[in-house]
Amino acid sequence: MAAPTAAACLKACSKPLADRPDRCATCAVRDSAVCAALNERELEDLSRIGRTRTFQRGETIFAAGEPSYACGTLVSGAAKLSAIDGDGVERILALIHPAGFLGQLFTPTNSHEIIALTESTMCVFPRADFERLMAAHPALTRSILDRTLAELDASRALTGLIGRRDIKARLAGLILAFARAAGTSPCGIATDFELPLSREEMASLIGTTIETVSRRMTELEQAGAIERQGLRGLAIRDLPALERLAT
Amino acid sequence: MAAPTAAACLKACSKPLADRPDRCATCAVRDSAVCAALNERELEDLSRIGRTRTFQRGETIFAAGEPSYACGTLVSGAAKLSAIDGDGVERILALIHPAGFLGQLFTPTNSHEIIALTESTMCVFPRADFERLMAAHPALTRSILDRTLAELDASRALTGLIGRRDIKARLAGLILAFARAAGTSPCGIATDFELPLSREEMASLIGTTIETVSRRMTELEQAGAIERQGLRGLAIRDLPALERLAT
DNA sequence: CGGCGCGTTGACTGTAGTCAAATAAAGTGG
DNA sequence: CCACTTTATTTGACTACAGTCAACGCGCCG
Repeated sequence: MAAPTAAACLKACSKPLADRPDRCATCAVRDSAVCAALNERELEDLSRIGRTRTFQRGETIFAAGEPSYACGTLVSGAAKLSAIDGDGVERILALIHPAGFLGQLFTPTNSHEIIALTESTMCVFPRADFERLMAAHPALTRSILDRTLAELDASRALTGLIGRRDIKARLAGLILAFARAAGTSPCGIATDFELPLSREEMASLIGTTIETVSRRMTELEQAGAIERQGLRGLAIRDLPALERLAT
Repeated sequence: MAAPTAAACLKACSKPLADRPDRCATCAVRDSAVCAALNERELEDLSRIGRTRTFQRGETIFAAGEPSYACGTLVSGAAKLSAIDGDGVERILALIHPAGFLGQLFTPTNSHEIIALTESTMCVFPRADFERLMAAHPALTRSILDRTLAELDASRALTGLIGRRDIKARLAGLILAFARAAGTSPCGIATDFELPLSREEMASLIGTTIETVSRRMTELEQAGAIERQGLRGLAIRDLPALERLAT
């Protein structure tokens, strides 16, 4: 019986939202996550079943094949959603940023691995309770729909990115996407930030090898578009050039 | 004023569903499209605002940038969803099969081109009316959510496909996807079918060139996995081999 | 018949993959 | 705190694969 065990584990390593004096008031993604569109009463219902939990970098949040007993919002940090193919090779299919929704609704098991890329906090709900709440509150269903549409958009943007023929363009596009995600304001773009992925993960995401990522990165640096700062640090030195290369 | 014109055009070239004696009873996608989960009354409300329309192969169903005034279900045929980049190069982001939902909800304009790949029929709704109906009938919202989740799944499957490093694997996977889509039963796979895409479109979808598609196709044929029959016809001769190559 | 669109094939070039080694960074145990 | 191991990243040399340019074949339509 994996599900009860997992549920028990969730209880053991998380804190109920309802215990926090501020509930959702100070939540970082209060205005952008699925709960943003809810009214007072709906939010109250949701917070009653919610718990918060932190995950360490590299920790598996949901495993593929495992019964899907929980879901929730990523509050801080970042996660990757990936499939492991027959040979044990990881293939990253999506990145999840704060306010993103984790977990699969309406299916008995999870079909992908979801793994924390950095230390992350998540607002977790038992899936059955969450689905009941969706049935009771149309606004919640609508919120989930909006979020799913956003994910679909992101997924298609990724399709566009990795469909490019030369790896340099894919890599430039990926770096721009990271810079956008690292930016504080919705439309702002960060110029100095940490890459959320290792070289291997970047390679898996854009469909190439570690070595090629490394080489093209060196080229981008020599062209003056970017500057590497340590292993994970990156600074954008010439944004227009980088955007041109991403075409 | 594009929207009223477009709406007028829709009226001019389509037939109201309500005029058909059978309404939705004989619809080919009655059990799988967004309307499948609706009860009698909801279906009645929906059919009152629906019209059917056919599109010729190559015809644009929705254009990118155009106001989004309509949406609906693809009843028969097939369509491609693509983005046109700065240089006018088409990049196919998704394929849409019967029962798929076309059009963007909740946004003022369409962000992608949707073009018929074969002669297709669509069940069209004015978007504003459709959204009103969604607000009134939670079951419809839930249906759209299910459909969107399915599209997200398909999009991620495509991401996995085109992320493969060698083009032969991508092509084999694409052919398998076509064979599955052409199969009559949900889990059945067709062995003889017509490719819905031209070489150029296949190349755009998997991120390569016409010539490479052609060459790898020749290799797959020489390996005995497939057999080309005319320009678009294809027969799968050795399914296990094809599946192995797709890994 | 001749042009046109689509697909295939050939020759060549350039880019990415593979194998291997060097280097840098991070963690481990004394 | 330092020497040592382990892991991540970069670089090099070589090979293989994909892209480019060009020619050819085929079916279709004027």
